[in-house]
Amino acid sequence: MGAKFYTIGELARLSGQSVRRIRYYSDKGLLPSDRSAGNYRIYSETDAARLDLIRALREAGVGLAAIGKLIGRRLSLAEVLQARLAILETEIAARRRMAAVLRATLRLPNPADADLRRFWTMANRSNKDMHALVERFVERIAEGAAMDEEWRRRMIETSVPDLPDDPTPDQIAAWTELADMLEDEDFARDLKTEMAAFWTGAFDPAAYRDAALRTYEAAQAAIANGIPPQAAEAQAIAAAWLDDSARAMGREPDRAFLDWQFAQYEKQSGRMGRYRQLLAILRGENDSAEPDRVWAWLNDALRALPVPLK
DNA sequence: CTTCTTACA
DNA sequence: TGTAAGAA
Repeated sequence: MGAKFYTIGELARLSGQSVRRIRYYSDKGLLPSDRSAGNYRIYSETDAARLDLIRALREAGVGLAAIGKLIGRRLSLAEVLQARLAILETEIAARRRMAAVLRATLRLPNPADADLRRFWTMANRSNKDMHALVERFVERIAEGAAMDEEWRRRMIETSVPDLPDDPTPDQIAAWTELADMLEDEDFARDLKTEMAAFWTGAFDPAAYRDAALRTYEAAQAAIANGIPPQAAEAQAIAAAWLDDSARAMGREPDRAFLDWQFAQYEKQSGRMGRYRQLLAILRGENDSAEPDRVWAWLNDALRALPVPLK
């Protein structure tokens, strides 16, 4: 009794879709098409509901083929939606990246086509490519040095940047600058000399890492407590670092070693410091200057050590 | 007046 | 997908 039936025109009016389209769906088997005596297609209320479902799926971007499979129960709704969602999210990420590229370009004082090209190229360089870039870089600077595998692996791990799916313009710029640094011959050469100085036969990586970690934490705590680098407590931390690092490198904690430390610090706070900063930007760390502050404090404490040393 | 099919843009 | 044309 309550069963209501519609001609194609009626269904078109109440669904707000064209007669043509409904006919097309019927012919494709997406909608049942019972015929009346006069060969008119007739539709039920459940057919109207199905038509609404099809519209919703279509507007979600699901293709007619997938809808067909869903209706033929060869796919579940969850499967269809999951597949569509995966594609959608990929597209969204791609668009976000592109928007970030445009913003990064527009952020420049006077953007040129070369800038856009450059940002675009870099943003499209996959994380895998970047990983390869870092590996080649580490290979190059480790060449000749007796660096152990564990250390090398860790070095690569901590040096590989990761471009987020939804990067800010700053992150695009950081990503681009990092790639440049990795391809910079001078930078590589400097680091290589530095590595060679470290990796002598006497170097004990585990002890060095240990000392560095301990010192970093001690310095960080001291800074938090407002202790100045000249204070006795700071001097103790600095002296301990000098002893421990010298021992880990098979050297004496003398004046020469101290000077070498200063030189090391100058280099570290240069391009290496910039590298760390860029990595921090990519990780979205707001406090990217923290490590720099800690090492600067330690360097000041070292400078305040009584001269001459023993 | 409506729908059907087929063909075309 | 829209539109046209001739038939039912």
